[in-house]
Amino acid sequence: MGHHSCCNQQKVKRGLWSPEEDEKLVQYITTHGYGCWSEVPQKAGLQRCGKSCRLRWINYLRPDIRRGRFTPEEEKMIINLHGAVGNRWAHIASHLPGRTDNEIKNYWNSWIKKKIRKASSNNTKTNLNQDSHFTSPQILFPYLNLSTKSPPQDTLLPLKTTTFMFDIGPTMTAEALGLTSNTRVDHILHEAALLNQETWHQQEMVQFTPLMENLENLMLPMDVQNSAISEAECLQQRNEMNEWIEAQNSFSGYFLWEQAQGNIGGEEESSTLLASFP
DNA sequence: AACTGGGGCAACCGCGAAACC
DNA sequence: CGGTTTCGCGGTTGCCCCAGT
Repeated sequence: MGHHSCCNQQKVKRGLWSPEEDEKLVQYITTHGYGCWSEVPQKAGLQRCGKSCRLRWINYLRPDIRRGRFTPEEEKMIINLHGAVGNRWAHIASHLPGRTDNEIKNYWNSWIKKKIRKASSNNTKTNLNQDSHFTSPQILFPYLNLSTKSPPQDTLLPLKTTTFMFDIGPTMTAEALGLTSNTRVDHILHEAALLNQETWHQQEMVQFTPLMENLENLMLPMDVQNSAISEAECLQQRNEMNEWIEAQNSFSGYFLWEQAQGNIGGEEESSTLLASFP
């Protein structure tokens, strides 16, 4: 049989959950927990597939879920993280306690739609700097051009931070990095993503730059060992990777900004733009 | 009152990864 | 190991509501 067959039994119910079903699931999970989702429906007395139960619990019933509109801070966090990592909803959600990937994904999709609609309805192209969500292309342009090697003047999220976030995982403590604070790295990154760009640059020198340097030093021997190359080669590769990521990030941010302004819209334009991008 | 089109959102589907045996 | 099952993610669908007609 096909191995994705959890939902093809006759009796399995689908669609929206009734309050009674919710009650059964909550009752079961709170007393027994969930070991194996595929066993949950039977044990809880539900005509659902395990996958559906899991989804319902994760996205709606679990006790630590957070409801209601996104706060401005959360919104900013989402925008910044999305600018840095793209559609990695689960990752973005992991930085927003109580929010689910689904919720963030839905929010983002309707948010984009709204932005684009709004932009195409007023084609005046005035008040370009009104929208603080996006970095202006005037600032991003020189940085878009890979021939300029100068550090970014303005970013949505410090790019090296983003890179390392995935390399080391969130559980490493700042203490392990030689910082006195006991804060976890992901908390520091959380703070970093909330800062506006001006504040970031103020903070950067005192707090984040040392952190990043420590991370680099910490990662280097591991990288060298893992890939069996020289330290110089490793540094070279790392620089290239950072450069590529910076370019990617600024491009997507720029593209989004242009799109929101209504300057570009259709698929043709985007593919043309992409093609012209090194 | 009936229709309809769009928005918001919950849920589904397929796939790749991870876990299990 | 290899085969099978389960999990988790991200794209997508489809349902419900509501405003406009």
